[in-house]
Amino acid sequence: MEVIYDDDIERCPVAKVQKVIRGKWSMVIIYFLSRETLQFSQLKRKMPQVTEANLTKELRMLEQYGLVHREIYREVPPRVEYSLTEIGQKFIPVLEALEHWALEYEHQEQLSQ
Amino acid sequence: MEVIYDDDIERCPVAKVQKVIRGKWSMVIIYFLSRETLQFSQLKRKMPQVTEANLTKELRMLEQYGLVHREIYREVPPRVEYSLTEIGQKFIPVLEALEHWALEYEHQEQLSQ
DNA sequence: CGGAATCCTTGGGGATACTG
DNA sequence: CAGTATCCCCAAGGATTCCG
Repeated sequence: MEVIYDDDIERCPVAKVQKVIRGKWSMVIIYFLSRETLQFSQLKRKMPQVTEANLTKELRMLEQYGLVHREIYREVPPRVEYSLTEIGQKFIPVLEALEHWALEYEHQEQLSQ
Repeated sequence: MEVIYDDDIERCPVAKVQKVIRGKWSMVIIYFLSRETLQFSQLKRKMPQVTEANLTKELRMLEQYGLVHREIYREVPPRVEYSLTEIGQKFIPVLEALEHWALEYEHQEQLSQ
């Protein structure tokens, strides 16, 4: 099922990691987890427009891709904390660059309206 | 049709610009255009797995969002060149950060296999 | 060359209800 | 609290054909 890239696009690193961050809420989740470790319900509260089912899915994907760590505390009531892995933390500069660009983009959009 | 974000996610700039770069090939297109102005057919050749119809769609979206400039030369045969706008060029640091991360990510994946 | 128009498929993501 | 389990839908994206 893997696409066979030709020489040109194969040299594009962006193409390779795209699937990792293309989930609708992936980057937002990483953004929030970059600031603090969060429990499921805390994360959910920050993203009310995401259903629990989908939030779970996205977290599982990010976990599979190795960006997010899931720590289970077997207490009563049970507690699960999500945090960034090492490679997940290394993604923060990307988010910062994106944030910076977002501000410039927003500013320009306001000018053109 | 616009989602009403609550206070938390509203402060997340990532969420705001996500739609701009979520096209499957958006970032790859920006990547290639960051290196050189390209004609439609040149871009197509670099991305053989994208159909012409979809490449057109993505380019139109990026044009709408203001990242890509489309210059038409009325010659025979007609020629159309795609390049990055100013705000499009300002996106390059994001790509560079992503590239850098992609290399670290790739390296880690190799270790874990 | 650089598309437009059409049709079709898929899976990402939404809504709802239930559970250890 | 932290999820599962379903069901469902639509729009993103692919394939194909035609055009100035």
